[in-house]
Amino acid sequence: MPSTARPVFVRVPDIKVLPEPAELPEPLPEPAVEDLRLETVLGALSDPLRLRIVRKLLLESEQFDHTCGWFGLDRPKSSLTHHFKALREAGITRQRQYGLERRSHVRVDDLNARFPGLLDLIAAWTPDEP
Amino acid sequence: MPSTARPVFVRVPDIKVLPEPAELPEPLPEPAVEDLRLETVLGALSDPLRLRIVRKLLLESEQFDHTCGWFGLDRPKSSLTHHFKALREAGITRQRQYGLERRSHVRVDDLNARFPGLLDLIAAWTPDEP
DNA sequence: CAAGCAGTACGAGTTTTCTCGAACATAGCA
DNA sequence: TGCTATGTTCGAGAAAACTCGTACTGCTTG
Repeated sequence: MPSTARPVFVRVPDIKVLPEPAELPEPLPEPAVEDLRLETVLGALSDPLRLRIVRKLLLESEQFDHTCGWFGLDRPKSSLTHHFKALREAGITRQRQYGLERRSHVRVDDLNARFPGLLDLIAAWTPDEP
Repeated sequence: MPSTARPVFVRVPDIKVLPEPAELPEPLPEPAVEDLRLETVLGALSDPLRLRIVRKLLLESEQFDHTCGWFGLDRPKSSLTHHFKALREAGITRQRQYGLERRSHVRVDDLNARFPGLLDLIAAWTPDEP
């Protein structure tokens, strides 16, 4: 039975219509799948902060990219830029520029293809101080 | 039909009787299984030389530990000491002192217990220059 | 006992990485 | 027009890692 109350219109902040897949912004420069190197990937993952980032992306990224700020990391912005860049250049994440924001997601398929099991290890990891 | 020739006794070099399991030398200091940290392990594996060492141990170590020299690595001895120590302190290898020799093997069970799948990644890895 | 061998420990130089402030760029909004 | 929010680049200082020469230890063997 439908409600008879007058509808209330609420201003919803922050809803952005993301572009269709066809018109996604180009990814920032990144290594091709076949150029992924295990030693480089492992090196990028040997930093606890970056492990945190990747794990959070794996576990909580509901179907889309996330901005740098979404992670709630208590570090200066330039430090975050540094780490996100390290992840991208190692081939672990893909970054796209949406206007001002630069959003990241894990290259799940690529990593699973080249290093099967690796992402499971990261997902299972728990930081020292959660 | 047995040979009637006089038996020749040959000096066989380098046959050493290794101690019984019960009297294995104590392992050098290493982290306990429960103290293994993924970020540390990955850091130790982010060096191609060390990746090579671990992979060779995994693929070719027929049932026992190996000395530093067995790997045929073209580096000064002090460099090798450095890398073997890094592997041991990260918890990837166990080292035992047999007289003058210090032999290493991978802590397969420990690593599989804590980081299942990791060793497979290493075994599947191929270096840039094989 | 001297020589040779397997390997360590220390220390210095070099390179890499981390960390972060400062200055800048751009979009949205009042 | 100017403020705020997102995020970048540059550069410098600090910390860590790598590399390797030198000197040393402790067995074994002639």
